[in-house]
Amino acid sequence: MCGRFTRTADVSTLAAAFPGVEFPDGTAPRYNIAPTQPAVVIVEGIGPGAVSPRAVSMVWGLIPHWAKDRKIGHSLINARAETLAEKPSFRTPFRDRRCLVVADGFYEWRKEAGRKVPMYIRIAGGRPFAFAGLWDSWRDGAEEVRTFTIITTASNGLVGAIHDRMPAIIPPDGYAAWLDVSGHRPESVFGLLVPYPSAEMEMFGVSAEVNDPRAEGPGLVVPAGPAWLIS
DNA sequence: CCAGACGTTGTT
DNA sequence: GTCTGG
DNA sequence: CCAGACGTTGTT
DNA sequence: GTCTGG
Repeated sequence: MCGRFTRTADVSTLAAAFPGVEFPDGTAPRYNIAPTQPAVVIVEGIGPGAVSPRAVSMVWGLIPHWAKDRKIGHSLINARAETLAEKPSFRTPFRDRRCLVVADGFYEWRKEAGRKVPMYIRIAGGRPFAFAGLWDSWRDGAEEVRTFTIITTASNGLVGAIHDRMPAIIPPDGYAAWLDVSGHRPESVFGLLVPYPSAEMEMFGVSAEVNDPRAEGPGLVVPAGPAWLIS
């Protein structure tokens, strides 16, 4: 699955990785994005006078627009690709509210003799990439809360060494199709929700500091354990 | 018709 | 054990 | 995902 | 909002 990730690239690096997308200035690097926290996502056509596509901030943990309270968001940090089309919480977002979640790595915890060791997984070289995401808007009185979830799929060979699920990563040539919801035909993008190739990724152990959701900073992604090279 | 649920992961 | 907060 | 809390009454 | 269960 995916319960913690990073987005460390600065605005100019992001602009190069996502041509045509404008990123707000002062987007500080994040080394430990946890559920309930805001993150940068790319959507098309939100808000008055929207230039599409655009980067906006949303809170991780999808709260469906019909939810009575925000608690459900805690459970909806991930959505299984296999069942998206049927689940009431995800069906409509999959059709009408898809997004790209901007990231450059994610953490998975490897179980080792009762212990949990955090591993950091990224695209080799560290370029920014995008998780497949869904979003919704929830109203808390006068306040509009935009939230998102990260879609998961089967693991590839690399991540599969520690866990059977991984976030779905959309390759750059799929960005436009994923964001284009104008056809309201999600079947046409379902094929993008496949395991990203192991050969293009790398994974290594990091400090257990990252266990604490309050931890932050570049030290979190320094290799501190075995590099895993499995494909 | 109304009431109530609506989700994922991991572990046992 | 289970829920909330980050 | 992990960390941390998990409760009531009354008084200041 | 939309679906399932009663």
